[in-house]
Amino acid sequence: MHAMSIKQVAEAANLPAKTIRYYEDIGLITPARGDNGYRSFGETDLHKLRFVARARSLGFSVDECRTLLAMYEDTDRASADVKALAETHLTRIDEKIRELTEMRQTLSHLVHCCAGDDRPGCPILDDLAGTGRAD
Amino acid sequence: MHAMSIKQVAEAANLPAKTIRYYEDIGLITPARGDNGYRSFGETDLHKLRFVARARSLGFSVDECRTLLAMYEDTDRASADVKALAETHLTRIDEKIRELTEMRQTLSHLVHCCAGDDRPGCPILDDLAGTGRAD
DNA sequence: CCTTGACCTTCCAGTGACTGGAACCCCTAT
DNA sequence: ATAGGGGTTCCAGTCACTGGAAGGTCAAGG
Repeated sequence: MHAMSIKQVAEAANLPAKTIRYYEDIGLITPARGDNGYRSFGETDLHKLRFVARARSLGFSVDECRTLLAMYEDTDRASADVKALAETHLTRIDEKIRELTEMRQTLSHLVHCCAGDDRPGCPILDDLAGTGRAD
Repeated sequence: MHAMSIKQVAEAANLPAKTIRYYEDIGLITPARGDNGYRSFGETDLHKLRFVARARSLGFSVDECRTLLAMYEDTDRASADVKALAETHLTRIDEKIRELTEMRQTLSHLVHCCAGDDRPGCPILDDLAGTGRAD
């Protein structure tokens, strides 16, 4: 009941099989092998994969996932360490949002200024070329 | 006055020299060469590089920059084409912002819930492990 | 028994947009 | 002659996969 093929665990963890093989390659998980050389995943493997999938979906890098997994396994570590990692990541996210919002601002202004008809004059290109008026 | 070395044009366009060589590699620009084999950049090259740098800073892919440059060069194209490209990109940016904001939301909630002291219990890890309460 | 098809395996190459480094050439000034 | 500060090429690495080729394994059907 708890020995899964890669396809089964992929479905259960909602990750592509390719990605799971990759995670083994880089040492995130170490599934057992059957007599035929096939990978055989247990509950612990599935648990880890789900953990990583969730952390990845929150934007943590694979390396940070490794650290988070290690922290999860080490029941003695201080919650402050986890919090610090998460806060660093939060700062990074904020920075990205800031950058994107700035891009969005500029670009949406330009799009607004562009007639979008069949004539050639285009304030978007003018801005990129540095010949645009601030308007 | 208008034949620049790679270092000079790099400074003028505010791009690393390495990046400029890369842009030549992929055919974005084709600077002339001097007798010694050194690249020799003219005003047009500088102009293009600045154009690309600006477009990149707005988040367009290098391939889109290629298209934008071609559109800029083609004085007959309709501004609607440019606008369409920009609008597609704008949608992409919005989508990214949405994703990041969602991550931010979840993560900041978790960080808030975490004591961040020297004790081991940590709602962040609990959430990743799927054992966390919704709280 | 043989084949078909769905699985599984490994390994290699490519993605995007650079970035770092090695090994080597060129030119000027001391 | 040598030191330095340019320049050149090419190769490898980043990140997190993803696609594909070549081939092994297994259960079911004819």
